[in-house]
Amino acid sequence: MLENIDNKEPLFPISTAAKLLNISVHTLRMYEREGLIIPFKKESNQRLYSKADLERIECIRKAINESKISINGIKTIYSLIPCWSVMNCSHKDRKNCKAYNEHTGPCWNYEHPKTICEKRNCRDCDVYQKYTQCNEIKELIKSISR
Amino acid sequence: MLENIDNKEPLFPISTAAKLLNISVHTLRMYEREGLIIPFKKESNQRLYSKADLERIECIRKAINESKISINGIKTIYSLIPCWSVMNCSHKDRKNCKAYNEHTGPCWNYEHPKTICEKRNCRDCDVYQKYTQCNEIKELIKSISR
DNA sequence: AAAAGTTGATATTTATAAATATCAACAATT
DNA sequence: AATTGTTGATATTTATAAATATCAACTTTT
Repeated sequence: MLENIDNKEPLFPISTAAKLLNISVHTLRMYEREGLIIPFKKESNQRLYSKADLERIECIRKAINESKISINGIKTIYSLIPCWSVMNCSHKDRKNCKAYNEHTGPCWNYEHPKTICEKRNCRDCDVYQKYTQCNEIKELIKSISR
Repeated sequence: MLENIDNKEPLFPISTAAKLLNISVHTLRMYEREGLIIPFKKESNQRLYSKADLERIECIRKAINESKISINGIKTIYSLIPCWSVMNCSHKDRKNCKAYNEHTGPCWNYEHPKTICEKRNCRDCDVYQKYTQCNEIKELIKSISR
């Protein structure tokens, strides 16, 4: 039933997502406020979560509850993702980009004026979608290093 | 007085270090147990801290108390330091190296049999000495990326 | 040789991050 | 039109990480 649905389709309202994950609605909103997740939003501003979102959240929960990494720790780890390399953005973009130049949170928590990311939706970006776990981030760093 | 002493010379016993940092002796030993710091040890097993050690510890304290990154978070961040690039170790070394292949703690917390690091003292290594802060680590990742 | 400091190990305290609850205003569903 | 669910904001609870304390055995200092 849940097997053959599109991973990326935003289907579940917040209460369903909370039930499936066995956490409270408030916790989901907190993760969002901290910038760990970016749920889809309807025109009415209501959230919808995809299967991929749920998997992402499970992964974040493991980091917090099993690996004992604080939310600020996770944000800092995300800030180390070499997004510039994933997007292959220009030297000029990098100069303008807070994500490139700071290290307090993930790139998707910054505004991106005057960069290749300006009009893109971070929810649909590889940087957000593909590097949720620490091993994925480390493999990325390996792959871009000489 | 403290200005013109060698940064790297291990001079201060643990009680002096604790006083200078305004923390308890126990906390210093805890940071060591967690693998965040590697103090110098005398033949009698007693610890000595250098000025550089004190600066490193201050930096770790800021991460914990101001940036609210948990100790496990810091360990995970350190595990992302591309040590293989700093040491320029061989393909074979990398295959044998837990530091390269895992991501729970800094490279200096692993054994290094059959690698270039085998007989080196991690306390004296660039990886340990030069990449204490998050911005330093991010700059390193930038510098090795294409 | 006595005093002061260190060792590791275990137990306890405290500070606070993470999670939950409550609320009135608004949206969606039947 | 009534019920159910959502929104953000603020306040509260709880779980636990970080820090401290205690201990006997061992070193160093004077």
